[in-house]
Amino acid sequence: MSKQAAVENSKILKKAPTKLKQVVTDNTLATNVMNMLVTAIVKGDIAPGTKISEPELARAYGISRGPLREAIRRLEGLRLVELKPHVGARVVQLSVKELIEIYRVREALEGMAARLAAQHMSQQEIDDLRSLLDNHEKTICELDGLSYFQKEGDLDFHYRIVKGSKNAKMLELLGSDLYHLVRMYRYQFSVSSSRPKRALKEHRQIVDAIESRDPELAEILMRRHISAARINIEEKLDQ
Amino acid sequence: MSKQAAVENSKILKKAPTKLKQVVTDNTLATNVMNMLVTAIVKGDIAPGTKISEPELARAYGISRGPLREAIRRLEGLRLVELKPHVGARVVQLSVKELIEIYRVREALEGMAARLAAQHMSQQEIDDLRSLLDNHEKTICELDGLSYFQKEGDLDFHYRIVKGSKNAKMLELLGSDLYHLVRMYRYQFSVSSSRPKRALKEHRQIVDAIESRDPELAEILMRRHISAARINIEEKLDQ
DNA sequence: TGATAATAAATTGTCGACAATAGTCGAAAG
DNA sequence: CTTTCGACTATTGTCGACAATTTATTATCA
Repeated sequence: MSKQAAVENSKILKKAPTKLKQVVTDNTLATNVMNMLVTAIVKGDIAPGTKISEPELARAYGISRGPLREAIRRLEGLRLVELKPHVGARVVQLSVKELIEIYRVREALEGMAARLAAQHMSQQEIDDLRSLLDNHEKTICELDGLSYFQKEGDLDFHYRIVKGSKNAKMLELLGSDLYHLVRMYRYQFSVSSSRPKRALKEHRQIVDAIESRDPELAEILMRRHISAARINIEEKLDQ
Repeated sequence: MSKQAAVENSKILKKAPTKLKQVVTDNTLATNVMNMLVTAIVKGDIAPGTKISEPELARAYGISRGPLREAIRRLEGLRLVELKPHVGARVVQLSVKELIEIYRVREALEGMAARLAAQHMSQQEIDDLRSLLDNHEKTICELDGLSYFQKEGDLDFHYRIVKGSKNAKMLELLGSDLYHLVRMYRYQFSVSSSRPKRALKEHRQIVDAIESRDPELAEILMRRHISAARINIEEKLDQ
């Protein structure tokens, strides 16, 4: 039986998985399959709550269970799956409560990030940030609304601030732990931040504070910005 | 060759590893060995920077490389080892710079935790917290100084606040990502917080703010407390 | 018919062996 | 004597098979 034939109908994946050998992104099977699983989970190709069957996924990707299990253990570290001994892995299913918890964490962490960014961000980075926001504005006008903006653009803005803090630990925590979950949630509920123009304005204010090298203000504005988003979610999904 | 004989001289571990079958803590080998490795790394039984040889550790613990590799992948998630493909795992070696980064993160995160604790902590939890601090005070008087307090007691206090925030995500990030590293650092440099009485006083102030249900103040005090610790480190190890 | 217990099937956990890569040592050339 | 190339060794990466445990199915009994 050829590898080709092995990659067939899977009940876990909604789309056929990319053939692994073709993906020249990296070197080790476990890493590659992990990256593919991250994308699949975040985009919802593997539905939240799905039980991950090792034999099935191994067949689907055409690899053995060894590397697959290692990949799953790393997904656990990213909080994308939950592992029960002798039972198996399950894709996390975010509740509104958990999402709000994440926003509290973001409020604290990114507030600090904005503070540090006001101290450490280079002028070049600030300029790039401004042009990013200009692009956002165009996109908003063109689509007359809300589509693209929050999907990736919004997180892109936040990611750059965190990067600008020059605090590697913070980038680590937000980039590889929280943002995946936020993205996942957005795909899951196809969330419309509903206030793109308002958000854009707040983004500009934050950049202004950073450029003025005003750490205090930058932190306050960022916290307010994320807090508003949280409240927006709380109201919309009232729980 | 018996299992007994297999557990022999290891160049990685400074102490002989506990025999794995005896440890009735859990059910799966990978989990058990992971927990043992966490302890070994945090306490310095495996020195920072040490290369982790899979064959050697597998022999030392008397298990095969499969579960061991899974354990290592999870240690990577805890940021206790760094993994290079086709080369292997290495125990992290904290620099002062990284430690200070961690303290910035703690300042943000635990500040928020204190804020939330002021809202959500039960009176019972607050009372327990007070008696914990009373114990700390006794210990400080007895030892007339600094030994026990900062080793575990200090983190215990902070851990309870985070728990009191009732924010699971925050507990996750601090408990399983950052506190291990903080502990590791303390063992590594046998850090003496040098100001145990002062720290105790600050702890009491924080509890007061929480009991007064004053989130704003609780956050400010906690941030100041951690910030002071950071500055203390910066001065002592000037970098 | 419904609940419970025994049995069967499937999945996870573990192992040892082989393949692929990296690091090491030594020999040959400059 | 130093440097470079090549073979060798050791370690990591991957695989398939077996053992242990859970889950599903079936049979039995009230």
